[in-house]
Amino acid sequence: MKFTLKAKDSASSARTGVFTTDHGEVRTPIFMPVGTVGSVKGVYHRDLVQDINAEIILGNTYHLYLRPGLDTLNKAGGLHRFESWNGPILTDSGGFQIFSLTKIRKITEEGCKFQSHIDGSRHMFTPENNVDTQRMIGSDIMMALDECCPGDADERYAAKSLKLTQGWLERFYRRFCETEPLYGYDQAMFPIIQGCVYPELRRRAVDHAVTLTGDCAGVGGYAIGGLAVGEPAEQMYEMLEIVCPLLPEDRPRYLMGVGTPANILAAISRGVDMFDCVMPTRNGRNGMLFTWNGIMNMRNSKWQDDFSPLDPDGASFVDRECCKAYLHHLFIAKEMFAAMVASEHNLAFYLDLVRQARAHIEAGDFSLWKEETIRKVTTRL
RNA sequence: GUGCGAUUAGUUCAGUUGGUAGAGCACCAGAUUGUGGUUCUGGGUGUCGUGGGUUCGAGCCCCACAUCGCACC
Repeated sequence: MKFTLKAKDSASSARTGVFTTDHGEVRTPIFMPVGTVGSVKGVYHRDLVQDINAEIILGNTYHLYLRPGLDTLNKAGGLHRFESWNGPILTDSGGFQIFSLTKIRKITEEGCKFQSHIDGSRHMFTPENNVDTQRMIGSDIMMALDECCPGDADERYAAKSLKLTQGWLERFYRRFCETEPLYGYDQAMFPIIQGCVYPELRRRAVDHAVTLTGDCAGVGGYAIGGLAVGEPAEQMYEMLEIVCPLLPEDRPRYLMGVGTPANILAAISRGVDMFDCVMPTRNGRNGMLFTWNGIMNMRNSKWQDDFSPLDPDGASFVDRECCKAYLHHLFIAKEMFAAMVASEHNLAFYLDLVRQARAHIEAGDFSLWKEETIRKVTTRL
């Protein structure tokens, strides 16, 4: 994987670039739709490509490992062929899922034991078998196995957690270097910077990861994890201001799991290049729409008789073909089509947002545009 | 026609020895950040079928009427 820096904003740390994988190019800053179990819920690949303009999507190691399982994925020839997506795929390692949705888990230095949320069966992820698993899935970018520390953890716990993550990173990296891709195309890995909301821990985490992996061409970029997990947004921005300047300039930076449109613009201005978040799809499925004019809850009865288009300034065909009253009706009637329309719209909006951010960084007026846009998109309609 | 039962929130139903009403769902809002098609939080929206009576006080007791259901002529 190769990253080329293209333009830098003079008034902020925002930048544009492009990275290349064997499945295609990705322009940064970019938003990556989440396709946990091998599908971006409710959206055809055709629409992802032609309407939403997605350039890379996510899959999740935890979910895919449990179902359909490695055997099936391997027989299929990897996740790309299995789900018929020819663009780049990034897989999360599953560390976050073990933190967020498995209550029954035991984390040790060796790895993480957990029970399946599907059938209660017992499993263990180690850094080594996690590399093997992501090789089997065949993603273009694999994420290191980490422990996601809660946003309200005290410094002692956060330090202990970081030490564990660092040990896992060393082993993950070693295994990554020792093994080869299985399906004939290149795979990169991203270390994950943890350290909770503690500046010194964050600095230590960057130093450790960059010292360990900085010379390796296979390390495609660096991720910032453990943010947007309960701490105030301002604290998240502070951490970005500490971490980003310490990361190598010639590698993309990925802020995991973030976030709202405002979060994304704020992070871009602090030097972040990649984002993923369930918000446009999950919240979309539940009636929340992000538009250029603000945020709407389509379940609200105020839309009952509003026949104006969803988002007159929107990038998707649904923004013009579908009116607010109709989408409101679909949600109230619990039609699955409601979730599809909302997901299509929200993802198109997110991709449009980063596309416009790129254009304004390159035009040199990003900061002004960002302030104006944050004000617009955070309005409650 | 006769007998029995029912009638309380949008709906299905609770409601103690008589002290001006509650629950689920629905509805109305809010939350959701490396996805369990969710989950969580808050909100009661009522002429207790109608009209009388007893009582300090009636959703509850008495009478009449209305409507619905069941059974029997």
